[in-house]
Amino acid sequence: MRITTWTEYSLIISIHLAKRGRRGASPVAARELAEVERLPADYVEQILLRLRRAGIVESVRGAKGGYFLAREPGLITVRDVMAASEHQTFEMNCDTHPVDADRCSPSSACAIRPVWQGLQRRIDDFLGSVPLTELLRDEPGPELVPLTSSPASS
Amino acid sequence: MRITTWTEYSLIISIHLAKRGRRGASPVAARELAEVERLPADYVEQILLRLRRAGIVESVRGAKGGYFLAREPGLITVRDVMAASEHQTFEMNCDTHPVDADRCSPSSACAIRPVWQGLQRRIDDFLGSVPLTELLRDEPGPELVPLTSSPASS
DNA sequence: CGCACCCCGACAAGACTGGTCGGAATTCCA
DNA sequence: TGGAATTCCGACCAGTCTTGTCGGGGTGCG
Repeated sequence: MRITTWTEYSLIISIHLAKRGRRGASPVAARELAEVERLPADYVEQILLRLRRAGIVESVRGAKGGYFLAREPGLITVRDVMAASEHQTFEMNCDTHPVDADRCSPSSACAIRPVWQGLQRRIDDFLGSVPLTELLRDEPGPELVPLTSSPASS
Repeated sequence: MRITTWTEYSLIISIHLAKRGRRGASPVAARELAEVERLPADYVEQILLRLRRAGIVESVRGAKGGYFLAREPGLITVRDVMAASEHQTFEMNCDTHPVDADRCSPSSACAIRPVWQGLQRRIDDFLGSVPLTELLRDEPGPELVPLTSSPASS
Protein backbone atom coordinates (compact mmCIF):
# COMPACT_ATOMS: atom_id res chain seq x y z
CA MET A 1 0.00 0.00 0.00
CA ARG A 2 1.50 3.29 -0.99
CA ILE A 3 1.02 6.89 -1.97
CA THR A 4 1.43 7.62 -5.67
CA THR A 5 3.07 10.65 -7.21
CA TRP A 6 -0.38 11.94 -8.02
CA THR A 7 -0.90 12.65 -4.36
CA GLU A 8 2.68 13.51 -3.59
CA TYR A 9 2.90 16.05 -6.41
CA SER A 10 -0.55 17.36 -5.60
CA LEU A 11 0.60 18.13 -2.10
CA ILE A 12 3.77 19.84 -3.28
CA ILE A 13 1.70 21.89 -5.69
CA SER A 14 -0.91 22.77 -3.09
CA ILE A 15 1.73 23.81 -0.60
CA HIS A 16 3.38 25.92 -3.26
CA LEU A 17 0.12 27.66 -4.01
CA ALA A 18 -0.57 28.13 -0.33
CA LYS A 19 2.76 29.93 0.05
CA ARG A 20 2.22 32.15 -2.97
CA GLY A 21 -0.44 34.68 -2.16
CA ARG A 22 -4.12 34.18 -2.05
CA ARG A 23 -6.95 35.04 -4.36
CA GLY A 24 -5.90 38.69 -4.55
CA ALA A 25 -2.37 38.05 -5.75
CA SER A 26 -1.64 37.16 -9.36
CA PRO A 27 -2.25 33.50 -10.20
CA VAL A 28 0.70 31.14 -10.59
CA ALA A 29 1.35 29.63 -14.03
CA ALA A 30 1.66 25.86 -14.14
CA ARG A 31 4.90 26.11 -16.05
CA GLU A 32 6.49 28.39 -13.51
CA LEU A 33 5.34 26.28 -10.59
CA ALA A 34 6.79 23.17 -12.22
CA GLU A 35 10.14 24.88 -12.80
CA VAL A 36 10.45 26.12 -9.25
CA GLU A 37 9.52 22.76 -7.77
CA ARG A 38 11.52 20.87 -10.41
CA LEU A 39 8.60 18.69 -11.45
CA PRO A 40 7.68 17.62 -15.01
CA ALA A 41 5.72 20.53 -16.46
CA ASP A 42 3.20 18.61 -18.53
CA TYR A 43 2.48 16.34 -15.61
CA VAL A 44 1.93 19.24 -13.29
CA GLU A 45 -0.63 20.54 -15.71
CA GLN A 46 -2.53 17.26 -15.58
CA ILE A 47 -2.49 17.31 -11.83
CA LEU A 48 -3.71 20.90 -11.63
CA LEU A 49 -6.54 19.86 -13.90
CA ARG A 50 -7.64 17.25 -11.39
CA LEU A 51 -7.26 19.60 -8.49
CA ARG A 52 -9.37 22.18 -10.25
CA ARG A 53 -12.11 19.68 -11.09
CA ALA A 54 -12.16 18.68 -7.45
CA GLY A 55 -12.48 22.29 -6.38
CA ILE A 56 -9.15 22.46 -4.59
CA VAL A 57 -7.75 25.15 -6.88
CA GLU A 58 -9.25 27.65 -9.30
CA SER A 59 -7.78 28.85 -12.55
CA VAL A 60 -7.58 31.95 -14.69
CA ARG A 61 -7.30 31.35 -18.40
CA GLY A 62 -5.39 33.27 -21.02
CA ALA A 63 -2.12 35.15 -20.84
CA LYS A 64 -1.17 36.13 -17.29
CA GLY A 65 -3.46 33.33 -16.16
CA GLY A 66 -2.65 30.56 -13.74
CA TYR A 67 -3.85 28.85 -10.60
CA PHE A 68 -4.57 29.67 -6.99
CA LEU A 69 -6.06 27.83 -4.03
CA ALA A 70 -9.84 27.87 -4.03
CA ARG A 71 -10.02 28.02 -0.23
CA GLU A 72 -7.91 29.11 2.70
CA PRO A 73 -5.08 26.63 3.33
CA GLY A 74 -6.49 26.08 6.78
CA LEU A 75 -9.66 24.71 5.26
CA ILE A 76 -7.96 22.23 2.92
CA THR A 77 -6.74 18.96 4.39
CA VAL A 78 -4.34 16.37 3.07
CA ARG A 79 -7.33 14.11 2.75
CA ASP A 80 -9.02 16.60 0.41
CA VAL A 81 -5.93 16.78 -1.77
CA MET A 82 -5.49 13.02 -1.88
CA ALA A 83 -9.13 12.38 -2.64
CA ALA A 84 -8.85 14.90 -5.47
CA SER A 85 -5.72 13.51 -7.07
CA GLU A 86 -6.42 9.83 -6.74
CA HIS A 87 -10.08 9.08 -6.78
CA GLN A 88 -10.23 8.28 -3.07
CA THR A 89 -7.97 7.95 -0.09
CA PHE A 90 -8.44 4.28 0.61
CA GLU A 91 -10.14 2.09 -1.93
CA MET A 92 -12.46 -0.51 -0.46
CA ASN A 93 -11.69 -3.84 -2.11
CA CYS A 94 -15.12 -5.18 -1.35
CA ASP A 95 -16.58 -2.60 -3.73
CA THR A 96 -13.98 -2.15 -6.44
CA HIS A 97 -12.12 -5.47 -6.54
CA PRO A 98 -14.43 -8.04 -5.03
CA VAL A 99 -12.85 -11.43 -4.53
CA ASP A 100 -16.09 -13.22 -5.13
CA ALA A 101 -19.69 -12.10 -5.69
CA ASP A 102 -21.04 -14.18 -2.82
CA ARG A 103 -18.35 -13.48 -0.33
CA CYS A 104 -18.22 -9.75 -0.95
CA SER A 105 -21.87 -8.86 -1.37
CA PRO A 106 -22.75 -6.25 1.23
CA SER A 107 -25.34 -8.57 2.71
CA SER A 108 -23.00 -11.47 3.31
CA ALA A 109 -21.23 -11.79 6.63
CA CYS A 110 -17.62 -11.21 5.67
CA ALA A 111 -15.19 -11.36 8.54
CA ILE A 112 -12.60 -9.25 6.79
CA ARG A 113 -14.62 -6.27 5.63
CA PRO A 114 -14.87 -4.65 9.07
CA VAL A 115 -11.09 -4.54 9.18
CA TRP A 116 -10.89 -2.56 5.95
CA GLN A 117 -13.70 -0.33 7.09
CA GLY A 118 -11.90 0.33 10.33
CA LEU A 119 -8.69 1.00 8.47
CA GLN A 120 -10.42 3.37 6.10
CA ARG A 121 -11.83 5.32 8.98
CA ARG A 122 -8.43 5.60 10.65
CA ILE A 123 -6.84 6.81 7.44
CA ASP A 124 -9.54 9.33 6.65
CA ASP A 125 -9.64 10.63 10.21
CA PHE A 126 -5.93 11.16 10.27
CA LEU A 127 -5.49 12.69 6.83
CA GLY A 128 -8.57 14.81 7.42
CA SER A 129 -6.98 16.21 10.55
CA VAL A 130 -3.98 17.67 8.75
CA PRO A 131 -4.70 21.02 7.05
CA LEU A 132 -2.28 22.52 4.57
CA THR A 133 -1.35 25.17 7.12
CA GLU A 134 0.23 22.36 9.09
CA LEU A 135 2.65 21.80 6.24
CA LEU A 136 3.71 25.40 5.79
CA ARG A 137 5.98 25.50 8.79
CA ASP A 138 8.65 23.27 7.38
CA GLU A 139 10.41 21.31 10.04
CA PRO A 140 8.03 19.97 12.65
CA GLY A 141 4.99 18.76 10.78
CA PRO A 142 2.03 17.12 12.45
CA GLU A 143 2.73 15.57 15.79
CA LEU A 144 6.16 14.12 15.77
CA VAL A 145 5.86 15.07 19.40
CA PRO A 146 6.59 12.42 22.06
CA LEU A 147 3.63 10.17 21.33
CA THR A 148 5.66 7.09 22.09
CA SER A 149 3.47 4.06 21.47
CA SER A 150 -0.06 4.16 22.78
CA PRO A 151 -1.66 0.79 22.00
CA ALA A 152 -4.14 1.95 19.37
CA SER A 153 -6.99 1.79 21.79
CA SER A 154 -9.79 3.87 20.39
CA MET B 1 -4.35 3.38 -1.98
CA ARG B 2 -5.67 -0.12 -1.74
CA ILE B 3 -5.23 -3.64 -0.48
CA THR B 4 -4.14 -6.17 -3.11
CA THR B 5 -5.35 -9.72 -3.44
CA TRP B 6 -2.03 -10.84 -1.98
CA THR B 7 -3.18 -9.57 1.37
CA GLU B 8 -6.84 -10.34 0.90
CA TYR B 9 -6.18 -13.95 -0.07
CA SER B 10 -3.54 -14.27 2.62
CA LEU B 11 -6.13 -13.33 5.20
CA ILE B 12 -8.70 -15.74 3.82
CA ILE B 13 -6.08 -18.46 3.88
CA SER B 14 -4.90 -17.62 7.38
CA ILE B 15 -8.44 -17.58 8.69
CA HIS B 16 -9.10 -20.92 7.05
CA LEU B 17 -6.04 -22.42 8.69
CA ALA B 18 -7.00 -20.90 12.01
CA LYS B 19 -10.36 -22.64 11.82
CA ARG B 20 -8.91 -26.00 10.85
CA GLY B 21 -7.14 -27.42 13.85
CA ARG B 22 -3.77 -26.55 15.17
CA ARG B 23 -0.38 -28.14 15.01
CA GLY B 24 -1.70 -31.47 16.26
CA ALA B 25 -4.31 -31.92 13.56
CA SER B 26 -3.37 -33.03 10.07
CA PRO B 27 -2.04 -30.23 7.86
CA VAL B 28 -4.25 -28.75 5.15
CA ALA B 29 -3.23 -29.25 1.52
CA ALA B 30 -3.00 -26.09 -0.57
CA ARG B 31 -5.18 -27.63 -3.25
CA GLU B 32 -7.93 -28.50 -0.84
CA LEU B 33 -7.86 -25.10 0.81
CA ALA B 34 -8.11 -23.40 -2.58
CA GLU B 35 -11.09 -25.54 -3.55
CA VAL B 36 -13.01 -24.88 -0.38
CA GLU B 37 -12.37 -21.14 -0.54
CA ARG B 38 -12.84 -21.07 -4.31
CA LEU B 39 -9.52 -19.39 -4.96
CA PRO B 40 -7.10 -20.15 -7.83
CA ALA B 41 -5.08 -23.15 -6.68
CA ASP B 42 -1.72 -22.24 -8.16
CA TYR B 43 -2.00 -18.75 -6.77
CA VAL B 44 -2.83 -20.01 -3.32
CA GLU B 45 0.33 -22.06 -3.43
CA GLN B 46 2.37 -18.95 -4.22
CA ILE B 47 0.81 -17.12 -1.34
CA LEU B 48 1.37 -19.96 1.09
CA LEU B 49 4.98 -19.90 0.03
CA ARG B 50 5.26 -16.26 1.09
CA LEU B 51 3.43 -16.88 4.32
CA ARG B 52 5.77 -19.73 5.13
CA ARG B 53 8.87 -17.67 4.39
CA ALA B 54 7.54 -14.99 6.69
CA GLY B 55 6.96 -17.53 9.43
CA ILE B 56 3.18 -17.18 9.50
CA VAL B 57 2.56 -20.79 8.51
CA GLU B 58 4.60 -23.96 8.54
CA SER B 59 4.50 -26.80 6.05
CA VAL B 60 4.83 -30.54 5.91
CA ARG B 61 6.20 -31.95 2.67
CA GLY B 62 5.37 -35.18 0.91
CA ALA B 63 2.11 -37.08 0.64
CA LYS B 64 -0.37 -36.20 3.41
CA GLY B 65 1.55 -32.95 3.77
CA GLY B 66 0.13 -29.45 3.87
CA TYR B 67 0.14 -26.26 5.89
CA PHE B 68 -0.81 -25.09 9.35
CA LEU B 69 -0.46 -21.86 11.31
CA ALA B 70 2.93 -21.46 12.90
CA ARG B 71 1.51 -19.67 15.95
CA GLU B 72 -1.73 -19.39 17.86
CA PRO B 73 -4.26 -17.28 15.93
CA GLY B 74 -4.36 -14.90 18.86
CA LEU B 75 -0.69 -14.13 18.34
CA ILE B 76 -0.97 -13.37 14.63
CA THR B 77 -2.29 -9.96 13.60
CA VAL B 78 -3.61 -8.67 10.30
CA ARG B 79 -0.50 -6.56 10.18
CA ASP B 80 1.69 -9.66 10.33
CA VAL B 81 -0.21 -11.24 7.48
CA MET B 82 -0.13 -8.12 5.34
CA ALA B 83 3.56 -7.53 5.96
CA ALA B 84 4.18 -11.13 4.93
CA SER B 85 2.18 -11.10 1.71
CA GLU B 86 3.12 -7.69 0.45
CA HIS B 87 6.53 -6.67 1.58
CA GLN B 88 5.21 -4.09 4.02
CA THR B 89 1.98 -2.59 5.21
CA PHE B 90 2.54 0.97 4.10
CA GLU B 91 5.39 1.80 1.78
CA MET B 92 7.17 5.04 2.57
CA ASN B 93 7.54 7.01 -0.65
CA CYS B 94 10.48 8.95 0.71
CA ASP B 95 12.48 5.71 0.78
CA THR B 96 11.24 3.68 -2.15
CA HIS B 97 9.97 6.25 -4.65
CA PRO B 98 11.73 9.49 -3.81
CA VAL B 99 10.50 12.47 -5.78
CA ASP B 100 13.86 14.09 -5.76
CA ALA B 101 17.21 13.27 -4.15
CA ASP B 102 17.46 16.66 -2.44
CA ARG B 103 13.92 16.97 -1.32
CA CYS B 104 13.63 13.43 0.02
CA SER B 105 17.00 12.90 1.65
CA PRO B 106 16.40 12.06 5.28
CA SER B 107 18.41 15.09 6.34
CA SER B 108 16.37 17.62 4.38
CA ALA B 109 13.43 19.33 6.01
CA CYS B 110 10.51 17.92 4.06
CA ALA B 111 7.14 19.18 5.18
CA ILE B 112 5.29 16.18 3.82
CA ARG B 113 7.26 13.29 5.27
CA PRO B 114 5.85 13.63 8.78
CA VAL B 115 2.38 13.15 7.35
CA TRP B 116 3.32 9.82 5.80
CA GLN B 117 5.13 8.79 8.95
CA GLY B 118 2.08 9.61 11.00
CA LEU B 119 -0.12 7.73 8.57
CA GLN B 120 2.15 4.72 8.66
CA ARG B 121 2.01 4.63 12.41
CA ARG B 122 -1.80 4.83 12.42
CA ILE B 123 -2.04 2.02 9.90
CA ASP B 124 0.43 -0.22 11.67
CA ASP B 125 -1.10 0.44 15.07
CA PHE B 126 -4.55 -0.43 13.86
CA LEU B 127 -3.69 -3.50 11.81
CA GLY B 128 -1.41 -4.67 14.59
CA SER B 129 -4.30 -4.48 17.01
CA VAL B 130 -6.44 -7.00 15.14
CA PRO B 131 -5.48 -10.63 15.81
CA LEU B 132 -6.82 -13.44 13.66
CA THR B 133 -9.01 -14.56 16.54
CA GLU B 134 -10.95 -11.35 16.00
CA LEU B 135 -11.88 -12.59 12.54
CA LEU B 136 -13.08 -16.02 13.54
CA ARG B 137 -16.37 -14.87 14.92
CA ASP B 138 -17.87 -13.95 11.63
CA GLU B 139 -20.34 -11.17 11.97
CA PRO B 140 -19.13 -8.44 14.31
CA GLY B 141 -15.47 -7.95 13.51
CA PRO B 142 -13.33 -5.33 15.18
CA GLU B 143 -15.19 -2.39 16.63
CA LEU B 144 -18.10 -1.48 14.49
CA VAL B 145 -19.40 -0.29 17.83
CA PRO B 146 -20.72 3.28 18.16
CA LEU B 147 -17.42 5.13 17.91
CA THR B 148 -19.03 8.03 16.08
CA SER B 149 -16.38 10.51 15.00
CA SER B 150 -13.68 11.45 17.47
CA PRO B 151 -11.47 14.08 15.84
CA ALA B 152 -8.38 11.93 15.39
CA SER B 153 -6.72 13.39 18.44
CA SER B 154 -4.08 10.94 19.52
C1' DC C 1 7.60 -47.53 -6.99
C1' DG C 2 3.92 -44.39 -7.60
C1' DC C 3 1.19 -41.02 -5.96
C1' DA C 4 0.28 -36.88 -3.41
C1' DC C 5 2.00 -33.15 -2.05
C1' DC C 6 5.27 -29.09 -1.32
C1' DC C 7 8.93 -26.07 -3.56
C1' DC C 8 10.24 -22.61 -6.82
C1' DG C 9 11.35 -19.94 -10.76
C1' DA C 10 9.68 -18.32 -15.28
C1' DC C 11 6.27 -16.49 -17.93
C1' DA C 12 2.28 -13.55 -19.44
C1' DA C 13 -1.95 -10.69 -20.03
C1' DG C 14 -4.05 -6.77 -18.28
C1' DA C 15 -4.20 -2.74 -15.37
C1' DC C 16 -2.05 1.07 -13.35
C1' DT C 17 1.73 4.63 -12.96
C1' DG C 18 4.16 8.31 -14.56
C1' DG C 19 4.61 10.91 -17.83
C1' DT C 20 4.59 13.13 -22.93
C1' DC C 21 2.47 15.24 -26.97
C1' DG C 22 -0.36 17.92 -29.95
C1' DG C 23 -3.65 20.88 -30.52
C1' DA C 24 -7.80 23.81 -29.34
C1' DA C 25 -9.69 27.73 -26.66
C1' DT C 26 -9.06 31.91 -24.05
C1' DT C 27 -7.15 36.18 -22.65
C1' DC C 28 -3.62 39.93 -22.39
C1' DC C 29 -0.96 43.30 -24.66
C1' DA C 30 1.39 45.95 -28.29
C1' DT D 1 -5.83 42.89 -34.98
C1' DG D 2 -2.31 39.70 -34.29
C1' DG D 3 0.75 37.37 -31.62
C1' DA D 4 2.17 35.40 -27.18
C1' DA D 5 1.07 33.31 -23.01
C1' DT D 6 -1.55 30.29 -20.79
C1' DT D 7 -5.26 27.00 -19.55
C1' DC D 8 -7.88 22.97 -21.26
C1' DC D 9 -8.16 18.22 -22.73
C1' DG D 10 -7.84 13.84 -24.84
C1' DA D 11 -4.65 10.46 -26.79
C1' DC D 12 -0.69 8.01 -26.46
C1' DC D 13 3.24 5.32 -24.51
C1' DA D 14 6.80 2.84 -21.84
C1' DG D 15 7.59 0.65 -17.64
C1' DT D 16 6.03 -1.58 -13.48
C1' DC D 17 2.81 -4.05 -10.69
C1' DT D 18 -0.97 -7.24 -10.23
C1' DT D 19 -2.93 -11.56 -10.75
C1' DG D 20 -2.37 -15.24 -11.90
C1' DT D 21 -0.53 -19.82 -14.85
C1' DC D 22 2.80 -23.40 -16.01
C1' DG D 23 6.26 -26.84 -15.75
C1' DG D 24 9.30 -29.28 -13.44
C1' DG D 25 11.90 -30.82 -9.38
C1' DG D 26 12.08 -32.54 -4.44
C1' DT D 27 9.98 -35.35 -0.62
C1' DG D 28 7.58 -38.54 1.94
C1' DC D 29 3.72 -42.19 2.58
C1' DG D 30 1.87 -46.71 1.53
